[in-house]
Amino acid sequence: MELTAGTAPTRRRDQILVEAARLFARHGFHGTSIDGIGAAAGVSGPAIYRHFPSKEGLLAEMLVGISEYLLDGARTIVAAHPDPGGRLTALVDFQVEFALTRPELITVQDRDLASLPDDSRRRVRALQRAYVEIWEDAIIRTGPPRDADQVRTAAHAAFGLINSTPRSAAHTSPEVAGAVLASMALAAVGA
Amino acid sequence: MELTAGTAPTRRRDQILVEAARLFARHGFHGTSIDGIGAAAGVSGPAIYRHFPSKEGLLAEMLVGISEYLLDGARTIVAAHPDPGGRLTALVDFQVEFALTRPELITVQDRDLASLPDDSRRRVRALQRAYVEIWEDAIIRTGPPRDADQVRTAAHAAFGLINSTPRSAAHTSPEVAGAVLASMALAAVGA
DNA sequence: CCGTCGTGTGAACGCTCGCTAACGTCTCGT
DNA sequence: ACGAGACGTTAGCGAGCGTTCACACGACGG
Repeated sequence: MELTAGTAPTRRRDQILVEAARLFARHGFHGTSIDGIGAAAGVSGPAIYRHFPSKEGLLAEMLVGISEYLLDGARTIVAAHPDPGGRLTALVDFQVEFALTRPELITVQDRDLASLPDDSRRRVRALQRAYVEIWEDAIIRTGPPRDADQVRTAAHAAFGLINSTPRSAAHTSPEVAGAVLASMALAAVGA
Repeated sequence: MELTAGTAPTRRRDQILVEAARLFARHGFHGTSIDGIGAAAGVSGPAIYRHFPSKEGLLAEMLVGISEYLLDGARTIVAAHPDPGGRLTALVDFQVEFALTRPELITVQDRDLASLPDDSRRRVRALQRAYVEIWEDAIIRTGPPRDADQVRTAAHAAFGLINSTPRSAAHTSPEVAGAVLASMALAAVGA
């Protein structure tokens, strides 16, 4: 699962995806125009339709790609870390790394999900649910016993904490921010 | 600072604000039409312009109102709690209460800030900055010494954690969610 | 009783947007 | 050498949007 793939013939395509993510994060899906995306990617307007079937299709590919990347990463971590403590730490580090590296994708994912067509939205939700379940399982195996609602709330709270990056890390070094977020997240889910 | 005021002559106005918040939270500012807001509020389309100067003006009043409400609440807490521990706990409880009570406002505030006209956006940002500074000050006075960047990141992370409510608390009782979020937030900022 | 004001209406204007159409050009495999 | 296909362009369409306009109607102070 390569999120930044780039063999020669797909360079323009990837560029469009990157610029679209930046613009969606800044202005929202409905606040971004096809012409704007094209201009940012160095082509003009309708050239986008040579690479994507529609504006919604572009968003769909972006969000499905993110969800698959995250779920894949989480599954790899589960396989590599049988011990609960190490697994949870690795999950936290993985999410922190992603949030610090691609903050625009974090923003778009939880802001413009509702703009997806029904089938893509269901697909993304299913992937997200699987991802959350891995977290919930890791949280249950660590720390004090809690009921399902508490664990669910804790998992989402941890995501919210880590994903606060786009609002705060603009002027902070990634190393400092990453260390702070990781230790805060672990302290929070251990409470 | 009354967020849900409602003397007789302003009832329609408040209803419009409430419905607009719901729709903005669901579809985003640019994804919501004036006609849609009117329909949700029981009037049709252009009647909105009897109460607000423009769609942007409506959003501005909403976001400025939220920021003022929060800052006012935080200042009251500061005055009432000179001791660092009690103050931080009260700030956390206040934010948790707000996030659980009005999740749509949380969503709109950090999603559609960029859609504000320049002057309102500056005003909201100034109010938010003052609010964050109160949190930073309370965090500094509690727990281990940290530098400015760490405290800034910690404050935003705490907001992200608490404000995760709109994504998780839909099917959980407010009491359970509130308790979990408050204890997680305190554990996180103490890390 | 009446003029004014607050609040509503439907019609229309002007603009922007997503998308399609028609056409040009460069790259290649045969 | 040349036809095909990938990729780009500009022009234009139809729809939806925010906003304004002209008008209607009930409440109410003089």
